[in-house]
Amino acid sequence: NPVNGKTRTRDKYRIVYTDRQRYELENEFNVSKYISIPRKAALSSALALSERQIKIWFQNRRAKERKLHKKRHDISSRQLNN
Amino acid sequence: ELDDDQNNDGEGVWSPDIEQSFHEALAIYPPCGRRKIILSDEGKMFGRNELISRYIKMRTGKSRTRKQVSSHIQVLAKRKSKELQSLFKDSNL
DNA sequence: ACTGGAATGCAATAAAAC
DNA sequence: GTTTTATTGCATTCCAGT
Repeated sequence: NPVNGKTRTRDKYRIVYTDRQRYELENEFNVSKYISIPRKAALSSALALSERQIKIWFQNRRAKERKLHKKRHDISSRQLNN
Repeated sequence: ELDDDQNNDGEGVWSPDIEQSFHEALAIYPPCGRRKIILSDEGKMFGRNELISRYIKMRTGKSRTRKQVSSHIQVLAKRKSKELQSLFKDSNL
């Protein structure tokens, strides 16, 4: 759906990705935290997701990584304090 | 780091007074985008966003960089585009 | 060498799904 | 209550035009 560039619709707030889509995306994330333009295009057609969705997935995945990192840091500093 | 920014008055980045000056500048320089990028002015170069930035500084005394202006224009264009598409919504569903 | 503008990044946030 | 898609307002980086 290249005309729009929008993903959310009034009846579908968000979709749930398939296990295969999640697996391949996670796999690519382990190669590189930032998706290159050619790899994004390849994943887009391979997984039947828009390039926008690929881009957003990587942003959310990086945010998750930062959140986990922060959590680990908080735990270790609490242990030192105790 | 201390948040000692003379350019920011505690309001948002695009507080009403700045927004007002911004729109005045939009109307002044090219009434609507369409104009040859007449930049050179005897040595110095001025793009439209820099002219807007200077105008905001003149009218409000607050500094908004040409990149902030650029970003703001992009956001406004995105909003406009979305409004137009929302008006064209499901005519036939 | 200058620029404006598109693409992209990130924090904050919403809400469905779990 | 947490996790997973998706948007928004800003900034920052990437791409050409002159």
